[in-house]
Amino acid sequence: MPELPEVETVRRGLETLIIGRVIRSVGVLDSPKSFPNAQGDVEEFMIHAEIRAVRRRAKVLLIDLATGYTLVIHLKMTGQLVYRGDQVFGAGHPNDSLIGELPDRSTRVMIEFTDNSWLYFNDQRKFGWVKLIPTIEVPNIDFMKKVGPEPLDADFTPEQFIMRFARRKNTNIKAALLDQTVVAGVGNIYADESLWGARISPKRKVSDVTHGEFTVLYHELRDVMNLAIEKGGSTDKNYVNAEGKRGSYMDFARVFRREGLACPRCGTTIEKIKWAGRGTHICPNCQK
DNA sequence: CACTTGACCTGTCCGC
DNA sequence: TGCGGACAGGTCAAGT
Repeated sequence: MPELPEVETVRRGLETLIIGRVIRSVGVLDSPKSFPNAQGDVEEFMIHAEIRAVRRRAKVLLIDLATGYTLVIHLKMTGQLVYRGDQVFGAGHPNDSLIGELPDRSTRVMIEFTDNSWLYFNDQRKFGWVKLIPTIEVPNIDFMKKVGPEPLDADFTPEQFIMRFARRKNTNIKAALLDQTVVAGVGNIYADESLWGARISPKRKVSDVTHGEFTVLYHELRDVMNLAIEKGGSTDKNYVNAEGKRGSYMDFARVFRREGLACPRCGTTIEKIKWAGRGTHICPNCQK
């Protein structure tokens, strides 16, 4: 579910909501699946710890504690991190909020702060996880060592982008885009959206994609991810931000989940196929 | 090593 | 309304 723009939206929300708060208690409702190393270290390194920073790398959230430990969190498909305090959030539209009373039946971990506010980790499908790791060890975990560069970094160039695909010459462009060791943070939504933007068929072999096409794809990927962050991410079913509210990128999607509708560029009916093991949305006319 | 497929879970939707 | 099957935004571990 959450890709780079969704995780970044959660990160920004949490940054304003939990930094400086101090943990009073931790409730683990689904160990060891959702919080594999919850035993032992939690008491010593989480209780009474102050939240110092909320970072993101690829689709992983990193919540740094004053004890020198970091909560490493992956939301996978259906994970949510929702903060609930005393204050009433926004007099927004009722539909803004996708979830009700917390905890609910998908709640796996609950963190209580000393000011009586709470942070809930919910995950319907239990693919996501929370791990408590020494902050200095975070760069050494397997995922961090393998994951590719951040596509939105200011110093990430089109040339670097193209070079990252050198290892995946014999697969198709969509599978390569989804490979987190090539570039970090791309998932099914923004893979389909950026390929449409660059007019490239997801079936194209990497070695057949030209330098010029890669350059366009680089810009389309960055543009679509930046737009998605601006819109607070994409809410299809489960995704919500740190306040439990939906994102609105889906209102701006060009192909994703738009099968049967007209391509906004040429009017051809958008198709949904199974490709690279995933639901894949294409305009059969303008993506070559 | 590169590549593909299935497994991990729960919930929902679609067709019969 | 009930039931089986397919499918869902992500990664791994296996297999070739």
